Amino acid sequence: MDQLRALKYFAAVAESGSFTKAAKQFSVPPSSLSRRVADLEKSMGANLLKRTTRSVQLTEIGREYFLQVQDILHQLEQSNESVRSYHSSPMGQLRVSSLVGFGERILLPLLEEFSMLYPEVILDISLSDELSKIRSDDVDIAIRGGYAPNERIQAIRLMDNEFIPVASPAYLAKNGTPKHPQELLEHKGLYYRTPVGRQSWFYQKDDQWYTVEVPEAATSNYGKWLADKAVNGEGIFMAPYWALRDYIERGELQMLAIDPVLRITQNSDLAVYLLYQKQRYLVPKVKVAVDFLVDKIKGKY
Amino acid sequence: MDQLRALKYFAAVAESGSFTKAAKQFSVPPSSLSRRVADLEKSMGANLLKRTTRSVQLTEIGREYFLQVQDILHQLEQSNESVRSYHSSPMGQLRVSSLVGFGERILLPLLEEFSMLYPEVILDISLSDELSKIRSDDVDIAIRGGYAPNERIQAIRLMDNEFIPVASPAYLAKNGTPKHPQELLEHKGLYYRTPVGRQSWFYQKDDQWYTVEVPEAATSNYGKWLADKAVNGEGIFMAPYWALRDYIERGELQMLAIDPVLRITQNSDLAVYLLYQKQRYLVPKVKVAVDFLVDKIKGKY
DNA sequence: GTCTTTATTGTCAATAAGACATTAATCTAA
DNA sequence: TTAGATTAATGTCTTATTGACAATAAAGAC
Repeated sequence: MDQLRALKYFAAVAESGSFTKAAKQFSVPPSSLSRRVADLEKSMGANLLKRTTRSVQLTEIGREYFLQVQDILHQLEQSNESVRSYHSSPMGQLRVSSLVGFGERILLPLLEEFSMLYPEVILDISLSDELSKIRSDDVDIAIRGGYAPNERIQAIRLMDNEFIPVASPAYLAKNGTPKHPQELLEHKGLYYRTPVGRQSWFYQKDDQWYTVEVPEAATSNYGKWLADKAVNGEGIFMAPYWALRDYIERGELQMLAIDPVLRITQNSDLAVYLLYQKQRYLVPKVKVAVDFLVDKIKGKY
Repeated sequence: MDQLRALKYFAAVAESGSFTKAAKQFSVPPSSLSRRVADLEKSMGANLLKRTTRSVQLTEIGREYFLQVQDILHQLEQSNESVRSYHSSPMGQLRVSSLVGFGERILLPLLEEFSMLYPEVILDISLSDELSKIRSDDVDIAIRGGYAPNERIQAIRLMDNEFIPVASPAYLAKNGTPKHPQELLEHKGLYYRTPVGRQSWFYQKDDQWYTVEVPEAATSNYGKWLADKAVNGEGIFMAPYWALRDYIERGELQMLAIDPVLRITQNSDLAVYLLYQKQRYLVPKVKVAVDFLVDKIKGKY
């Protein structure tokens, strides 16, 4: 018995809920699927599908098996693609997902350059701050502010992601320069909104975390707008250094030396990570993109 | 082409480094393997093996593919076993790995009971404090003092694993009852040795961790011996509550109220976990054992 | 340099999968 | 309620793939 074929048939039937529909995907008669799936069930000694002549449903064990088989087929498909594309030059669609701010300021300009180098790689970029995990059919490369530890995912630390407080010189001249978190209560805050809500500001003292409820001047998930407001003297803004560097160098914003240090999370190790599936590193388009991005970003910010 | 068969052949050749040896495993002539592997390479458009008439070696891409294929075949085999054994009653070999102390005091007595209930399950127990990760061919159930987060592993928290300091009443009468970690410097310590070295004692004050260098009376990786020494009045001993409960109830040892609290790690959430591979929970022998152990242990200590 | 081991290739038989027609069951609609 | 349509299963024949066995070629050992 060609077990792999049987598994593909089974998975297709389970997915579509119909032998006829599944058969069309393979351009074979439904009877072929019927036989192969029956063979499979016989060799397993368990019914995977509940069939009536009109419909097909998974049994309990069938559902469990289907989930596992689906995953296995996926992995195999990816491994095969790696090998098949091994000798070819970088080409095809490359799906990249990135944090919005990072994408705007750093990634997209770099990818222009990348496209010149590898014109046959078609880029498909999605910017989002959502914590979408990179799954098989999701993206090839993801840039995130953290990483889920998973043995199949490779995470490369690209740069620090420490948030620093800034304000415009004019704002500080008018309202004074705060040196302690408590003084911030007299100021205005420009808040960043993440997918999980407004980002609070914290500081730590004597092993105890405190929230600083700075009166809100504005809240947005669009960093540039907040930065512009900060430049405009509308309040104090907290963002990663890499997002603020240009403003600071131009003198439009200046960093505040607040002690104890202000943070936006109680987790200390904030960083930007580049993530990819280990097994896809041998696919040329993935390899050149990972190498390119790491080379251009790591240690440069 | 029966790709799965080809993959199994390829994996066997890669593993044994020989078509002839691999062929024996399948009881088919070497020519069969040669053809299937050649088919595979052709369909992939890449050479997986470097062959001479005398030896076989993996190519770079072949090695990568082999590692992935090996893993995939392993997963598939496990899924199949789950389905195959779905309808059967619990039977066969069950490999259990446990922390030594926990195994001696809690697990083994319970497993006696388990064996009465399920006589057809053959137990294979290994006691070790090593952090051996549960891998596919390793064990069915593992009991550890922590868990590696991994999506394929299910971890059930069985009980607290807080270490508490104890000593015998006679010892305390003679040497005094310490109330602060610093006082311990005048006492004797019975140290537990883990696979990564002697376990140190810590305490925390003002967000700062301090090590307490209690003069060493003895060190061992065998908890019972240390407990006996403690009963014998030879020093202060730190061990998990569940390991000391009997001694304490018999009045042979008593708990020390030391403030700040003594710990054996700077990580606060110490617990004993039962680990198993999610996909193996449907195998009856695994399911009944997990359910049995969780039922008998969780919340009882 | 000969012998042995090992991978490959050729040919034929056995086996398994697919094509196609037919049957049985169930849902839909008149 | 009944006729029609859809869908899964089965029987039979054809085609393709795999394995068996013998022969060949190449590389290392003595």
